[in-house]
Amino acid sequence: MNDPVVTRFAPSPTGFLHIGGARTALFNWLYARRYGGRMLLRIEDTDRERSTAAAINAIIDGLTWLGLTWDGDIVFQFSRAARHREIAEKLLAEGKAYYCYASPEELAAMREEARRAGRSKLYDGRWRDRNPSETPPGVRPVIRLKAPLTGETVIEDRVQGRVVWQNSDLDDLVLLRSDGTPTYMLAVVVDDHDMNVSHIIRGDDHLTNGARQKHIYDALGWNVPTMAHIPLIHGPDGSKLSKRHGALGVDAYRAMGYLPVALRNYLVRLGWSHGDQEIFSTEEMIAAFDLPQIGRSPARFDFAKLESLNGHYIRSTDDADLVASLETLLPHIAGGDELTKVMTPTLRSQLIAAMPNLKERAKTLVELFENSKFIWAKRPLALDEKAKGVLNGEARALLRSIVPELEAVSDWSASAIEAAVRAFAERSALKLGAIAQPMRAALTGRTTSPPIFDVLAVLHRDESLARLRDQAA
RNA sequence: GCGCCCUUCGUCUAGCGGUCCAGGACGCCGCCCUUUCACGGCGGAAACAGGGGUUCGAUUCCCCUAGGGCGCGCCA
Repeated sequence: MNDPVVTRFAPSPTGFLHIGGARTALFNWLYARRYGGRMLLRIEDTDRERSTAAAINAIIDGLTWLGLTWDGDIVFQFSRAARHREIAEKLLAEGKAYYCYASPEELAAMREEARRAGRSKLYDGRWRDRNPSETPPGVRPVIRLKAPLTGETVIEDRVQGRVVWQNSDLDDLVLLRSDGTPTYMLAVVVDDHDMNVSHIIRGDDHLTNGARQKHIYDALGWNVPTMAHIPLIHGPDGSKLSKRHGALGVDAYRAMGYLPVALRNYLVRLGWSHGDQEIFSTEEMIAAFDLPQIGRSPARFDFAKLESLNGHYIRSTDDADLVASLETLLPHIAGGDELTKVMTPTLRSQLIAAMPNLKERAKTLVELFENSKFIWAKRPLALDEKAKGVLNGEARALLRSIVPELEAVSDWSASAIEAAVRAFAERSALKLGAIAQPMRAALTGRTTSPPIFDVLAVLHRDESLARLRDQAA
């Protein structure tokens, strides 16, 4: 009675695993786990021009990092081309599909004409019932489905509700290209059927495709899987998610220092909710996840909230585990290898000992890494090029506007700066840290406030660093 | 252009006809804690797109308008 739940994640390997794809995978994964089913992974690589091995690796790597494991072997769609072709020919033999000899120019003209006439049906079905004797010589035809001409096509979508199309608005889609390879439309239907997929959970950019795919299911006499078209993720301004916004590969999120658990938590709350709950352990997520609670409106991507969640998980992660995560991340972040090079068991335990203090002020692992430098950085610290650079020109003026005593400083040596700052602190009865903070902010433009020893590092005060290091260790 | 979908605080959302002068979270502002930053605690500003219906009663149901998104390939 209850068929086993089988979901699938079916990305095309033409780029990295972006954030929207990651969420689709997460929903499929959660749904399968929730109902004791399986999530399959199918790589839709029928576009030979654009599919790359690098993209396949990025997808696998991304899913693995996020902890979204799939069941069974990966299915490569291209390898099933013979089966797809077989189905197309079966449809042809049954009179449910036909050869179409229309040329690209003809098709373009047809589209233009349809648009002008305000019709949404772009292909007019001109070869649908033509006599085979009329076939032009030397033209390799495509195979098109004979879609229903009248009536309506209905999809009972688990997220979108009942969606209805007039068949007069839908045209005869291509099943098999003139070179004999299957189109996406044919391939998905055949594969989902053959893989016993019970629930198709995908982005709602596929909603219209769903209607046309239903035509194929119907022609074949196959049951249509349950569909759930989830809204897309938009950029902060409501437009399509662009690279600038966060449409990055999940590897970029890893490099920015986000924890998989935080990204999962952030993603699951984008479009889905469970009352007022914000924080979900993986187990809670699985137990609570279901389709009816998915909203229908698109969500905007918000880095601030992701960061907040990430900070939460960093704080609640065990110290040793946190250091382990940091070490794993090292190869992926700029300058990470410096720490890798000097890592020893002693340093590792020093880092672990410092975590209770450090993790409270880091939103990302990268910040954690930066803020841990005082423990392991080579001494005496040299002002690096970047620090030297920011201390020039404008920055000096800025700093002088904060600390008037700096007016008297001409050589900008660390000791001179320190003396000036101390004098200012004394005169104004301000705490040293209260001064150092805005100074540092002025120097780096960073909005998040680093601890005082970070400022001191910039100012090259080696002995304080050593003391702080000892305190931490 | 045609088709389909969407519209609650800045953002993610709760709300499934009366419990809502609308709740939570992030962000923002203020206070407390604190020899810095952060964490934590307390408090605050902040939304039902507009217009018609239906109903005793609409944030919740229907229609229209406006705005946004997606689709319309021998791409997936």
